[in-house]
Amino acid sequence: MLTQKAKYGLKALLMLAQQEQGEFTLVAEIAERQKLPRKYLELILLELRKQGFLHSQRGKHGGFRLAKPADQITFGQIIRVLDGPLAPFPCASLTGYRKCEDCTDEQVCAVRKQMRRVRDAMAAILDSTTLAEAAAQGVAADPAAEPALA
Amino acid sequence: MLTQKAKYGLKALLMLAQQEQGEFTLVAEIAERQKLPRKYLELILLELRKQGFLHSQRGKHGGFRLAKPADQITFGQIIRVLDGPLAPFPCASLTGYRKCEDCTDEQVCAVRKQMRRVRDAMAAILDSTTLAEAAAQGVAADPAAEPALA
DNA sequence: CTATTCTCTAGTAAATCGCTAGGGAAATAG
DNA sequence: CTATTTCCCTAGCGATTTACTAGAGAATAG
Repeated sequence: MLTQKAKYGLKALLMLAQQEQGEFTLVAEIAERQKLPRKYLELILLELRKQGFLHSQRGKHGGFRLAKPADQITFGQIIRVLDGPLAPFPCASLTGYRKCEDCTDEQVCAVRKQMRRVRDAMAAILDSTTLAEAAAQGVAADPAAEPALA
Repeated sequence: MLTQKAKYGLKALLMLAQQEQGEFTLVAEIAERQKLPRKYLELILLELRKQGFLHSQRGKHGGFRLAKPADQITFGQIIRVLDGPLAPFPCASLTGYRKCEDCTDEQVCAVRKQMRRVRDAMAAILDSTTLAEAAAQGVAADPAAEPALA
């Protein structure tokens, strides 16, 4: 399960991906339009800026904008920055590998093997989905195409 | 990220899947062989029993065994019991759906759309992988086939 | 200089995780 | 019947993480 943090970050970036190239958007405006807690969002955007996804400017006419084209930022990158590795377990992670305390033979561990498969499937989607694509799809969606869940 | 609980549960069940049909195994033995904390494992097995995955017997010659054939128990079922829904966000879940507080239009939410794809990919793997398969693969694995991660 | 807006550090309440403790109840052995 | 084994069940608890809020500081525009 991802955290609110990652969700907020993704939502904010998607919104910025739909702005005019080079235009700055205020944190306050993002927070309001997306209904996100303003101060918390600030922290998140700061983090994304430090990781090179956002460019910011202070003072009047300041705000945030993407630091690179929306088709060069993937969901996977963002989630890893905000929530850490994608893999269900550390022992199945490429980017955040850590051995299990209790594992006697990792090469044979059936749990790890399956979790690697899951990780790979997640990564295949998340590392290939860019902000640009997602923004386009999200907006162009036909409401009737997807029935409500239960 | 899954919890230790789910990992412990999966490991224990996989071990039981490799026992003779109908034979009982002690919690203490599972804990020792898999290097898991005994008391915590008890809780987990209890939960799995209540959900119909395990059968147990008390007293001498007691212990736990699978309540159904190993090819009828999937990773997905187990993880849902121990850790809850698979989906990255509640709004993308089939089994544990909950609306996002901040979502204005769910039908258009690009984040949700992508998370549904991720959920579906995870479910496709986890709901089709049985204990029987995983146990067979885990044991038959060729150590040289999978290089160490970093 | 002043208003604006991001920047940064702290703090914090609540929830969750990953256990441990300990006694109770059922089954079996003798 | 008694003792032993083993699961059953409830409680609790320390550490960590989550999801924020507060508030002062620094840059920028006008």
